Amino acid sequence: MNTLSDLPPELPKVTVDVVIFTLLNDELKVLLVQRPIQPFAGSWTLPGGFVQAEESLEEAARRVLAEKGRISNVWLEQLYTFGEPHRDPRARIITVTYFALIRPDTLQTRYGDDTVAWHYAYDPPVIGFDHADIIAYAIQRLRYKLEYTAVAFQLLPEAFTLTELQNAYEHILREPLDKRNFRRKVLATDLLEETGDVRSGDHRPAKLFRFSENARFEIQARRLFP
Amino acid sequence: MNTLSDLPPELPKVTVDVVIFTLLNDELKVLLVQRPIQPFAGSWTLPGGFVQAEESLEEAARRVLAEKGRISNVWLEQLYTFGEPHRDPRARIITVTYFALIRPDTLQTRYGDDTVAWHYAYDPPVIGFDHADIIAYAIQRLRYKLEYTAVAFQLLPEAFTLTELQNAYEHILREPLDKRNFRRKVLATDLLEETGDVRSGDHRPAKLFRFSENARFEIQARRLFP
DNA sequence: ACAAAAGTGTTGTATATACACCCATGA
DNA sequence: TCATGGGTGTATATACAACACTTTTGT
Repeated sequence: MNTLSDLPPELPKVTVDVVIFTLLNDELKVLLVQRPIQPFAGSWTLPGGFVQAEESLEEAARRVLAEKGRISNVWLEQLYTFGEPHRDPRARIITVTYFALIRPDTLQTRYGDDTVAWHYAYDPPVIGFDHADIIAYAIQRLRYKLEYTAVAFQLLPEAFTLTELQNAYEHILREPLDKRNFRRKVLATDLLEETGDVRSGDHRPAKLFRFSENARFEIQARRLFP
Repeated sequence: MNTLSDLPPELPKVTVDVVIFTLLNDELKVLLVQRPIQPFAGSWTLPGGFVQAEESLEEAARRVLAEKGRISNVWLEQLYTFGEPHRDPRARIITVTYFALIRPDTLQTRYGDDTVAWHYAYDPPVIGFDHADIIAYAIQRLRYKLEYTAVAFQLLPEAFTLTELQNAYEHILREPLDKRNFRRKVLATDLLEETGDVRSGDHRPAKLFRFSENARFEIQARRLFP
C-alpha cells in the first residue's frame, strides 16, 4: 500500500474518503476514524485511502468500506472532489469523496477497537483536515436526496413501520412532518409494500412495510417529496 | 508544463477537463479541441490540462479556459470525477471535470486556428477517450440546472428579449414552452428587470430585459421552474 | 393593408397544507 | 380502564397546464 513517504512530493496524489452515514437510536451518525499520529493526532477523520493503480474510484471507495468496517454491498455515490493545495499540510492530496448509507448492523469493527466509531453527524467531535467541510457537504446532499428520492430505505432494516420511516425523515431533516400527509405521500408511491406482519410493542401493533424491489432502481429518479 | 512522459507510470495523475457550453445561432454548442497525435488523432476532445502543484482544481479549470480561449470570469461548476483505470490507454489519468457557460463572444481563438471549435452539443463529431460520456453527463446537468435555477443568463448577452430567453430554454431543453406561461413564470421571479430599451427589428419592437444583480447570487439556490 | 412577432387572462385540474379524533393493544 | 402509539379524511389554498386573440411596427 502506498504511504505518503513513498511518493514524490511534487505531484498531486489521489485518495478517496467516504462519508458513511447510518441511523442509530434515531440519530444520524457518521463513521469516523481517530488519527493516531500527527498531523491532527487525536482528531477524528473520514475513513479513506489511496487510489490503487488498477481500481476505479468507486472500487477504491468500496475497498475502504471493506477495510474499515467489513461493509459490503452498500449504496454509494460520488459526492465531490476536494483539491485545495494545502488541505493536507504534508503533501498535495486530491480527495474524491463518496457518501454511503448503511444499516448500523452492517458494520463490524474489531472488538475493543475504539478508533473507529459512530459520531453524531450534526454534532461531531474535533475533526482533522478539511473533513468537517466534507461532512457538512455530505449532510446537505443527504437531506436534498431524501426530499427528492427514496434513499431512506438504505438506512432502515428490511421491514419497518411507517412511524419508523417518518422518524428517520424527521431526524435527518430536523423538522417535524405531518403524520397523515407523510403517510399519504409515501403510500401514494408504489415504493412500499406491506410485509403482512405487524410489530407488536406495548401498544397497538403497527403494520410492517418493506421497500418494493423496483424502489431500488428508482433511488436516483423518483421524487418522493416534490 | 507536465506531459505524460514526465510522469512515473505507476501513480494516477490528475487532470481537469472543462465542458464549455454556449448558445450560437440558437444551438447549444460545446468547445472541443482536435487532437493532433495518437491516441485518438483527429478526434475531438474536451480542453483540459494537468493540475499544477500550487493551484486548486477550480484554478486549474480557469487556467484551461484562459489558455484555450482567453476566457475569463465565467461561471464554472464542478461536474464529476472520472477515474476508470484504462480510460486513457497510455497511463492512469483521473479527470476532475468542470462545466462552464459562456457567451459566444467571450471566446477568442487564434485567427485561423481550426483545432479549437464549437460543435453541436447534441450532435458532436467523433470524440476521443471517454469524453462523449462526459459531454452527455454535462448536458444532463445543464438541463437539470436550467429547470431549477437561473443559470441561463450566463449564456445570453447583457440585454435580451423574453422571446430570446424562451428560445434559449427551448433549444437547451429541446421542447416547446408555452409563451404565456413562460413569461408569467420568469416575470413572477424578481430576477429580471427591464432595461427601458427595446429591440427594433422588422416588426413590433420587443422590450429588453437584463438579469438583476441579485440573480447572480441565486444561480444555485433559486428554482426558476419548480 | 398586410405580414410578422410582441404581448396579454382565464379556467380547470392537480397538488400541497393544515388540522383532530377514534382504534387496538398491553399493563 | 387507562395510557400509548397506530391509524384515518376533509377542506382550503396554491401551483401548473391548456388555450387564442389583439397590438404594434416595418414594408
